[in-house]
Amino acid sequence: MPELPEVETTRRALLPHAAGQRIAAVTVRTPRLRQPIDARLPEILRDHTLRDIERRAKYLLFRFAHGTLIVHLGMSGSLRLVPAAQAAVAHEHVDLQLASGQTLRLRDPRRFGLVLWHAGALDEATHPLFAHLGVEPLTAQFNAAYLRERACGRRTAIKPFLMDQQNVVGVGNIYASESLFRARIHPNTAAGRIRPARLAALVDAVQATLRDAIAAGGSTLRDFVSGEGRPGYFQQSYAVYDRTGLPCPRCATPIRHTQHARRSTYYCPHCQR
DNA sequence: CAATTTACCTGGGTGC
DNA sequence: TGCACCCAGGTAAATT
Repeated sequence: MPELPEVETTRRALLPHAAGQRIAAVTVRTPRLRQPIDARLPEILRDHTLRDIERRAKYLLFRFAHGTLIVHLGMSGSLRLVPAAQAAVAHEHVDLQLASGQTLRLRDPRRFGLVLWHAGALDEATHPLFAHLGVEPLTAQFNAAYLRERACGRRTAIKPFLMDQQNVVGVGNIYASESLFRARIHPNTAAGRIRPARLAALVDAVQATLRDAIAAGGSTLRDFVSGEGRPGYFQQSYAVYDRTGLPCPRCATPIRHTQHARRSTYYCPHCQR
């Protein structure tokens, strides 16, 4: 599920309940995710205090004095706070039991997620997971000049280009389609052939799309700590994503579906050129 | 090199 | 009902 807005919403939802908490116990029911979870994780974390939760790209960074727990939600992962007594159900692979009596619980049916302990200081410039990542989209580093430089000479369609985490992080399959709709750019357009003014519009569109999605997630933060129901980000609606044949919200032309690198792409053939 | 495909995993939906 | 297939919001490895 999680692209940048969902990961950021998760971070903000968990932070006030989890930061400053001592880890009372760790349970790993399924160590086999994208990489095997370190069997020593319970001993590594027990009685240590979670100091902060940060985000880089789609990774959550759980900061401890003696290292960082790197968590990625993959395609189907979610993190919730549940009462410690609540029994785990299928696909709930990891628990961090907090001193408060709440448990931070990872659910991930497809198991493309990642839970990786990194002892000591985490140097993002050299760590293999982070070293090649592009800029954060909601910072000043993501601007028209940067995008122009990255796109220069590239014949890749702009849609997979936007999803390439080496260019800009956090934009996945849904928000790539949504951002291009907002910028009125056809998803097939070769990245290197888009005029500077339109790349500038794309920067604005990506930022507005992600900001709106974070705001929408923020309105349902309660769902992350209720122990019941679904995380808030399931409730969002989209302009073009998964709307094949439905009217474009701007011009009512039927939305079309295509593919890039085997991933679904949605666009308005009238608004997006 | 850049660009595209494959593999990792499970569940839900569809069509026969 | 059962089964084969396709699809799903990510990433890294393999291949062209």
